[in-house]
Amino acid sequence: MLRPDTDPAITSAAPLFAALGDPTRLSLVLRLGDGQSRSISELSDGMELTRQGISKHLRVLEQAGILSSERVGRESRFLICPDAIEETRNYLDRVSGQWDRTLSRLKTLVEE
Amino acid sequence: MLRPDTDPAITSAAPLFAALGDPTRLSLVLRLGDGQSRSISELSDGMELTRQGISKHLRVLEQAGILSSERVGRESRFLICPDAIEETRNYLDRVSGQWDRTLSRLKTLVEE
DNA sequence: ACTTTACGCAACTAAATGGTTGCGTGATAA
DNA sequence: TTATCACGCAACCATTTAGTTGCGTAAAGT
Repeated sequence: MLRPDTDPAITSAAPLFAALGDPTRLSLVLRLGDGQSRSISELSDGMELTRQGISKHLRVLEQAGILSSERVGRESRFLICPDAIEETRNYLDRVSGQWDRTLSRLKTLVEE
Repeated sequence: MLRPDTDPAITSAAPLFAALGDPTRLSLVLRLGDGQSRSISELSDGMELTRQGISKHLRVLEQAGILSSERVGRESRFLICPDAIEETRNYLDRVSGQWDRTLSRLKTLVEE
């Protein structure tokens, strides 16, 4: 039996997906996808939410292991963690099963 | 500017991630990962939740496009949609940026 | 020294979510 | 035909979540 609260693949993958499952957070991750670090006010600039709202979302992403933060001077700068994304991809591989893994591998090669 | 509510990549990907971001739902998807169809009571058998609880989660997954359902006789049978998983993987590729895409492609080839 | 900037903390509100129970109904089995 | 099985619908409750505002503080600029 495949229990949700015992299987390690589930308990570690679900928080990752949940963190990415919000439009604002996904947008933040997309913006940090270039690998450069940005401050909170820099990230909340142009957004419709408050700085505090953005800050909350950033902390959620940090706790999920998707971002890391560092306090430099008077500002907190955030940076993407590549490993988390790779990890999520691996879970997707397991979710989709064997057939899909090989299928996508073929697709990737063909598209070259 | 990268707005959460306008960018199509965000508005279509976030619901997918959100649907996968629950342990129970992720467990259900994992169980249906073999491509076979199962009824609701079959899927709720052995789980700790009520049949109604499981049913709700299944509808969430269906609305996200991850599962499809069909009424046969007195039971509703659910089946995984391969395209949704593939789509999610593509979003992950965009999230992680160019560098990661090439990196994972290399890894895949090396692991053969 | 004073002002501004960038932030964290805490309290609060509104809405979404996860879960339950009870009941009604159509399909299958006896 | 009568019982049972699988399900959908609706109401309901508790918890979490998304978001705000107000305030205090340390760092940077003037």
